[in-house]
Amino acid sequence: MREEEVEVEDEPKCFARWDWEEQLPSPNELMPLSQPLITPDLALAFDIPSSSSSVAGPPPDRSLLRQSEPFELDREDAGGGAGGGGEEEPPRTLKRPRLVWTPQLHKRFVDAVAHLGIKNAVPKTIMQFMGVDGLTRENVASHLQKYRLYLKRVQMQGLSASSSSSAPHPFLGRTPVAAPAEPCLPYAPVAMLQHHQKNTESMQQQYYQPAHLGHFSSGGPGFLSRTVQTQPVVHRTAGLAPGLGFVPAPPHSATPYMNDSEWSRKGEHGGSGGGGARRKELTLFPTGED
DNA sequence: CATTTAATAT
DNA sequence: TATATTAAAT
Repeated sequence: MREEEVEVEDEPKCFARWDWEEQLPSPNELMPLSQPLITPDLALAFDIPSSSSSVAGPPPDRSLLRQSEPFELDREDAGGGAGGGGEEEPPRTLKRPRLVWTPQLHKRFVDAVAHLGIKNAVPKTIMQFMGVDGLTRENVASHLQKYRLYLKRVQMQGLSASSSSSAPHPFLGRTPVAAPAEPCLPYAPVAMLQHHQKNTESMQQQYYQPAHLGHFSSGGPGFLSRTVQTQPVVHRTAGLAPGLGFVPAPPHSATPYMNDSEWSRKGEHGGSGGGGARRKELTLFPTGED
């Protein structure tokens, strides 16, 4: 009897539940993905490195992580996925395919961070809050690291020249802190307020690699647009974090999601032209607007 | 043990 | 490039 690792229900029952419908792509927006032939784990099973046998790892129960998950993870088949062979229960002892942080998934992440507050915005909590099946703590940790670097960079920019005139960053150059996102949390409601620079950021596009970049050695790019595969419906009453007991209370006044820019910009290069005009990765995903 | 961070690997 | 993995420090 494995109990879910989420055991924070006795805690503040005042977490917010934001509108998933906001981000969940409409059924009609989803592109016709043709991928789920076999479970990603299974595909991975054939791609395992001969040595490095880690057959003693703790089985990450990805199956019961979330039941009413409005989200379904998409993995890229790292290997050619020969196919054939037993397929049933995916061996969780093997490495899984890389997680593709689709905008929808990322939005969940950002929302989670924004709503949890700095204090609770740690990998495990975020992972639980997101309630995405298959998401691991490491997935979140890795993404969180990158996300923090992004924020840091943006903050530095805002710090550089801000003040009044050319304030490139509306939220950074100010003290927005729209409102106590956490009217609850008796003990630490100010968690976010202190570092109110940890939310309301966002970024879009530049996620999954378009075909032209295809750097997958084996097989080649054949699955570049299967990007978003979220359940078209059923978000309502999804009850994101069943274990956490987050109840409705979306004061998400602070989660504007502006098109700031990509957050994974390398350094600045070539200033000659003047400018900014960075290449915009094609926005394959149906997130044209939201 | 979990988190953070840097470095490194894929 | 994006993400994963690891090591070391906390």
